[in-house]
Amino acid sequence: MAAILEGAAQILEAGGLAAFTTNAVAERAGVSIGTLYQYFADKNALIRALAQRELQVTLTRVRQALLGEIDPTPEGRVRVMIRAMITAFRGRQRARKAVLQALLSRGGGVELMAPVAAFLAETEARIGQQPQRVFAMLDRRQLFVVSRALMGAIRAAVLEEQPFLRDQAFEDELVRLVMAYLGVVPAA
Amino acid sequence: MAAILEGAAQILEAGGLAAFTTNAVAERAGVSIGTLYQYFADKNALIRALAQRELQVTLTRVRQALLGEIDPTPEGRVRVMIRAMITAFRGRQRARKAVLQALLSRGGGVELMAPVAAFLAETEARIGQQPQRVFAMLDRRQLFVVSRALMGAIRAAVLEEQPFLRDQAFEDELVRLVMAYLGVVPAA
Amino acid sequence: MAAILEGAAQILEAGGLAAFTTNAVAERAGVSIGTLYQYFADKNALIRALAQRELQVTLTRVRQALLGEIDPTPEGRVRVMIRAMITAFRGRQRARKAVLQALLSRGGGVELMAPVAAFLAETEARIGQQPQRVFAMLDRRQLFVVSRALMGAIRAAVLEEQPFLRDQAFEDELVRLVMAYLGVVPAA
Amino acid sequence: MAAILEGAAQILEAGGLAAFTTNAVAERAGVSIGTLYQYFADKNALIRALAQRELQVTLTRVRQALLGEIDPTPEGRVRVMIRAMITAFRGRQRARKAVLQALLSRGGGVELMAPVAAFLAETEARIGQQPQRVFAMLDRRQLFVVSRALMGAIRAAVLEEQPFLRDQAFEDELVRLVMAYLGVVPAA
DNA sequence: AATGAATGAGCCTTCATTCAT
DNA sequence: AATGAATGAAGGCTCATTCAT
Repeated sequence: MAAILEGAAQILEAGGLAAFTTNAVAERAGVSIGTLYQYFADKNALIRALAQRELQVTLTRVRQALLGEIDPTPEGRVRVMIRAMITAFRGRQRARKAVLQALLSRGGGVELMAPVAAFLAETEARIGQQPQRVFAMLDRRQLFVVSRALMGAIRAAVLEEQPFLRDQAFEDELVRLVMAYLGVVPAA
Repeated sequence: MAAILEGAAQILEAGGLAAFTTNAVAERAGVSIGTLYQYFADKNALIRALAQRELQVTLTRVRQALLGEIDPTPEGRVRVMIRAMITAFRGRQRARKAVLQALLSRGGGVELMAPVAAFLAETEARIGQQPQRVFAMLDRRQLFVVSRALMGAIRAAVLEEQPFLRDQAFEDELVRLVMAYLGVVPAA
Repeated sequence: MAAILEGAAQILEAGGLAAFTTNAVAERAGVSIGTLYQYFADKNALIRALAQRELQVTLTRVRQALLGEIDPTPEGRVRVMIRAMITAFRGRQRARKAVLQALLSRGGGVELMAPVAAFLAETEARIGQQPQRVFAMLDRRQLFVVSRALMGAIRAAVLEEQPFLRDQAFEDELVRLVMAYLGVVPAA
Repeated sequence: MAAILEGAAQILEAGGLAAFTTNAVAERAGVSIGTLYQYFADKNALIRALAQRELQVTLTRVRQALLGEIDPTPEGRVRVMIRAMITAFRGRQRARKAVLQALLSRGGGVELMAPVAAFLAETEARIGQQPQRVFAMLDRRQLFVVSRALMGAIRAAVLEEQPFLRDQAFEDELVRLVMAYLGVVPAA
């Protein structure tokens, strides 16, 4: 099962959504197509599992990025979070993009956003363990705006394959954006 | 031709990308498959034309939203732009989403963003006719960050079908986000 | 009508059998597809007419080649005939080849051979006007063998696009072949 | 795979090139269209395989015809070769003709001739094992002329469905043609 | 559990032909 | 006579899925 998912990710990374056929995945994974169907009810199940696995990887990476964080200032904590998000999107960008596309083209918009929301919540919670919860004063709508704005900028950079995705300056601007917003939000 | 595009939009609206086959479009449009191919070289050409048409509609709507605008303050102008963007995304959300998905699933990420950029440029230009150009002091990267952040938040609201997409408060937050960012950006 | 046939020949010459569609022919001829069907019942009729026209051209050319012939020896007359055949196949080889293929792929083998036979008969007759009829002593089967052998060699040179189709030496060998055969045939 | 090829040959035999569709072949072969494509990359691959198979049959038949040959005279050897060629063309003429047509209508003229050339080469080699190589003194052009002339005559007899294809006298004339030519060719 | 040959619905596309104007 | 937009049967091909071994 792990081999199949790995094969799926590789196919996606190498050839994009167009090359992502069940037969191709099975072959790459080194199993027969029959075996693939023993573990996944259909192609959709495979995609869902893949998305979940990618998310797992992402979260793990983010958690590690957050680990050992000590900068006590709000800006320091925001920066760590943003860096974690950017980092999470690096590597296997094509596979990640493809999973995203696959999910989208199947109308999985909502399902897609649920894990993202979970990720944001978890990040929030983790940060909240610190004395001052950076986003604590935001209401639902405001949290939605910052998080999606942030994700939107990173997502666009990934999708448009912008070279500055790796630049420090890009991270700086995102931090600036969030901090500025936090600075002007009235107490809820 | 208009009938075919309309049929295509309806199919997309009703069944998403999965239902979007050339045969289905032709049937919905009330023409034969042969006729469809007399006007569009292939399926991709149809999708591109559709995307362009949707964009035309969007731009027209935005232009109208901007028309008659007189609030001279920077915030006033930013608000008008944001309202135009939100307005542009209302109505036929599924078709719009589907076109977006179609383009995405074909790797048309860049092409997709080109019109968006054009839209932003046009908006910019229009606003720029005023004495003070609101975004004039931003460099490329910063412009990317604001515009994509904004689009990301709106896009997410559309895709997640958030009910507050129509609320004044949502618009307020977006305005606040942009204004806050503009307030802290150092002169380039 | 002449324009249509000319267009057809040009299409064939330029793009081979694959490009030979009624629409393409009509466009190249500068008439509408409807007009084409006013003159030709269907695509087959067009091909047949084309084959006939090509044959006409060929025969005309052969006739001109034979005109003014004075070499009285049998070999001289054989050479003239062979030269005429080779000449007939030169120029617009692709169109000629394509007509041939089209006819073949429609099972027009027999019809194809009828004009060829007519051509041979006519050549024979023309040569026969001279005092000594070169092929007079051959029976049906023998005439078949020489003529088809000759045609076969030339045809293969055309189809295989052999460069020596234009060489004098190639003509020499064909003459030699025929003369040798004539030399050993027993009186019928 | 054998069933598919057999089905293809039957379709060709029964309906010619026009009836030769992948769906028809699959149905005749008693397999699904999917299975056909599991064994042949596309329609062309099927045709090529068919041509090869037919050639195999032909060569086998020729080999058997040549087996046990002992006549040591040049004429005896030439006769054996010619008999083999004629024999090879008998049986399933329509299928053979259709494969030929199929190859031709795809512009496979050259490829078609390659196997024929191979056949001639093999025949040559086999005959060459005898003390005197009959065609050894011919140059490339001359070899081309004899072989294509011979093939041309036989081919025409097949295509025109001449009744004397089976006659001894026909064979005699071909032998006479070749021997006469060999008799007058100057030493290279 | 694993295999993989077989399946077949259905997709995209072409092109000969028609017919109202 | 000429036009050319419209037609739609039919073709090549893909790929998710099944099932006997």
